[in-house]
Amino acid sequence: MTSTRRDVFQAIADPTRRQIINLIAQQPLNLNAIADNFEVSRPAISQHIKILIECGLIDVKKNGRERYCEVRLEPLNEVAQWIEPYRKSWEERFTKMDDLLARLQKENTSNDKK
Amino acid sequence: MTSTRRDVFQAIADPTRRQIINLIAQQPLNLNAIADNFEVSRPAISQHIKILIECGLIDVKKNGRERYCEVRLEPLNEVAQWIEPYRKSWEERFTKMDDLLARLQKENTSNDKK
DNA sequence: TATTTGAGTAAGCAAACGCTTACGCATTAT
DNA sequence: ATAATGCGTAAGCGTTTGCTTACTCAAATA
Repeated sequence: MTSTRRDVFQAIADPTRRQIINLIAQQPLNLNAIADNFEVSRPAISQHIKILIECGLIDVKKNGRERYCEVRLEPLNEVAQWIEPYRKSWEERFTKMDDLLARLQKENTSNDKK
Repeated sequence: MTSTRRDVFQAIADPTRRQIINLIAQQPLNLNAIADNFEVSRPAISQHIKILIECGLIDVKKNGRERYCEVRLEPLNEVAQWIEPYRKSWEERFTKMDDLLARLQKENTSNDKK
């Protein structure tokens, strides 16, 4: 049901967008309040937020003419799942890769070329 | 010594680069062997690999005229650390065990004082 | 009612991206 | 010595990104 049209990896690639997420993870804010925290213009922030909405990282609650932006972290799960198998291997340098490899082989079936 | 000039978030934003990492995480491969797994041209893969090298995700071992690309996962730590604080909150949202998790969370944070 | 405020969006633009082909240059093979 | 191989990189090109200013409109305020 999570309709994530836009790639979340690409959404969080921009440092400003990550900061927006950091910001509203603490509390929902309306657009102008968010924009006040950055040096770029309000429309620029509006466009960033649009992207974050499109990939499901932000949910907007309308209140009169204000739009409160609330963070929705579930899409980050895709990123976490991609990193997860690798995590142990960089945390424990001399760990054997058996576990990792087993998991990767499952993932890699989606890696075939057309 | 991890010189990470290039932003790792931006490096993994490209799906082809993520696939390259998936691929050589299993075993180091030379450039042509990597390129065989993709439909884009060899130079395109070469450019992707250059980016991955620049952000420290790939290490190259020269062997004659071949360059074996080996994955280096440490830079992913930056991504994992950014996601980590959010992880619990989206996992909580999916369960009805908020209270229990909150307690477990406290126990965990008392373990690592980082 | 008239004005201010919050916010979406269009248009335009420079820079970055991702890809291609073409070339160059070692290293290996014949 | 000559040819083939592995690979890096330059040049060019269309697309995408991130930003700006300018406009619009609805909601709140005077």
